[in-house]
Amino acid sequence: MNEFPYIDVAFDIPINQTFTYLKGDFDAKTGMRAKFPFGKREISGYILAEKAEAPQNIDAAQLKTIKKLIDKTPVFGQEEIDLAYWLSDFYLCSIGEAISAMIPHAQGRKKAADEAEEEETAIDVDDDIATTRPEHLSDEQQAAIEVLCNAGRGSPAPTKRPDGAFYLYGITGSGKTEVFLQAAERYIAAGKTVLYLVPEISLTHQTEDLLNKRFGNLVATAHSALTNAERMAQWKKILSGEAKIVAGPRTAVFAPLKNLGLIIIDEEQDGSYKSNNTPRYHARQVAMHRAQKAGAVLVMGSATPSVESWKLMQEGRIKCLSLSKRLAGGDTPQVYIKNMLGEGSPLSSELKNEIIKTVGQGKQVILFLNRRGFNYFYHCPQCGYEMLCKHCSVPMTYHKHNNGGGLSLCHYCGYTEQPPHVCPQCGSLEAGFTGFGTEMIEEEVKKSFPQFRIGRLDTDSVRGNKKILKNTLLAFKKGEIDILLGTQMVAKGLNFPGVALVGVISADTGLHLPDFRAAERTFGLLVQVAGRAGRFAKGGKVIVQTLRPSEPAIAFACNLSIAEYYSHELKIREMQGFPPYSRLIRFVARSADRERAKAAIIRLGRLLTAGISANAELLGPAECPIAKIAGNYRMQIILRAPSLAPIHRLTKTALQEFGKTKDAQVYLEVDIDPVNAL
DNA sequence: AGCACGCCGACT
DNA sequence: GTCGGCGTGCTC
Repeated sequence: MNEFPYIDVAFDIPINQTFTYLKGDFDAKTGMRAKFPFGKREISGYILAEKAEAPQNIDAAQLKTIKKLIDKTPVFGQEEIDLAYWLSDFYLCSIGEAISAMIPHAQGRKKAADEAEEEETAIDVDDDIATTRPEHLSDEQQAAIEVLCNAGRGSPAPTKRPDGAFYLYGITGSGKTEVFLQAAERYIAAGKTVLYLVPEISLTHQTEDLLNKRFGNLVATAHSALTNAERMAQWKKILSGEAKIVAGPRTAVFAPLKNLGLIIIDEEQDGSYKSNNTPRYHARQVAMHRAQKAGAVLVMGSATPSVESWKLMQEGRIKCLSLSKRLAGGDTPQVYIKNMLGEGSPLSSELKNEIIKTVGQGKQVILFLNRRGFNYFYHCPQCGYEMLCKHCSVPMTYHKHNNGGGLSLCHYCGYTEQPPHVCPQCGSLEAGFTGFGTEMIEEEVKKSFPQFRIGRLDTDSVRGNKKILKNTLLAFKKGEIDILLGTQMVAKGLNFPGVALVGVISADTGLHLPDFRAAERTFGLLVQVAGRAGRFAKGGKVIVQTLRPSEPAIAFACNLSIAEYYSHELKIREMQGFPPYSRLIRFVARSADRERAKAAIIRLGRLLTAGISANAELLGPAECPIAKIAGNYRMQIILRAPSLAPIHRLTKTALQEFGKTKDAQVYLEVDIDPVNAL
């Protein structure tokens, strides 16, 4: 007879509880997945525990038995289960949703044929990474490696280790990757394992190839092009201890590595580390938790850290390791700011002249639009005035009103007002709601330069056919395109040697988003553009067009005044009470029925208000900046407090109460530490 | 999340 | 008279 005939099972459903089943004749173990009869259906579940006795509160006769085992051996252990419970508690999802997000899914959808082809033909544009181990390291690199490799030594297995977190801060080309790789090598040599997190798009084959070359069969990778079966194969390789280093995007943070010694987070500020569906975890947060549990060293790296991390560095809570030298040489490009006030065309004559000159010399041009301006904002083309909410200091956006007229709306607090007909600052009649996109710019460029060959790359032009991306970049590399126009994704092309001019069409478009992180993102992007542009031939130029040349995010980025920008931005955040000076929890009620969404968010708002503590506050309810997505109307509330604990507790109790009478046609999203509020 | 049960409107 | 809407409740 089995000593433990009962098992606790979690399902990927939004109910935060486990269910007890009987093993029956199956050799079921904790950590296996299996099929179970559940109500009138049959679903797969995760075995989280084996029990000697049935729970008291349920009639033993009602217990059902496993239908069929999925795994022959366990695919997760107690460490993964503990992490799932932590994830469930912190991000307020069910235990089943948590464990399900961590472990590769059982049934794999087949890999599409065209997808496979894309994979083969990944574009080799990133020469950032040396594939061979360099002979010499700079003193700074060497010092950084020493610090990283000695941080863990000699300290007893601790629960909290303030000396365990580091930031490798250095410009592009300063050799961060090499520091990561050599530190990883030494951890592995010492019998430890390494987790190497990279942003979603950057895990190209180059990164993978590089790691394979350096670490051979010790490496397991997990990028989005893998099928579930392939993913599970990698997972098992990690579980067995065969893989000593795991590289991958945010999901890789759950890799079941034992003996974790080092966690690397490359491009720490990247938004893809935050999940956009339940559980809405941040890989950086999970990594910190894992590092602390395992007594591992955590090192993040970037040329443009997140504002949060910068503050932690200043406070000494993360130790900064700085790489200040550009190894391969190369010039810092000349960056010119072009004030666009009063300019009729989106292309200034300065930029046009420079384009003609550059192409005339047989060189190439990249025109960069930092974001699709899908939001209409109130703005004055004469003086540059922009209307901000008097309560939140975020841009007011256009909002169509029922009776035909338009209103200015703040998406943080819901404040509305009648938009002025003339500019409140200079009295110009030109003021109003405007916004513009890539298509319009393309028209303009084509009209201005009919004699040049023009390529365009953005999410719209590439959607559904990634071959276009590859072909366009390849054509550009071969010199078959003179001017490449695009959004973020052309940033990669900045390394092409033929490029001698980069034009940023409108540096301030991203700033108009009703999001307190808008400036930070714009800054990071511009620094990246200016920084990378410096790698092309001598005499490279960058022209940054803007309506707000004195906007700190733009001015500081163009001067590469990094520290100055962060101290400025931190002051603003402190004044406005936004992170890192506060923590946020965001709630979104979405429904096909607008009134239902509204009713739900109002009811939730009342529950939250009822239990709110003195230093916490509730922003909203208000319509989300993107008021309707895929037919669902969206209403939001943001909870804000100096620290997370009180609002986290409040959220838990309010959600419990909220769940008692739930409208099934409204879905409630809960987002701890949201990174965007759209 | 599914899925069934159950109670009110407009239809062959 | 039935078919089918969706509000409510449960799933070991």
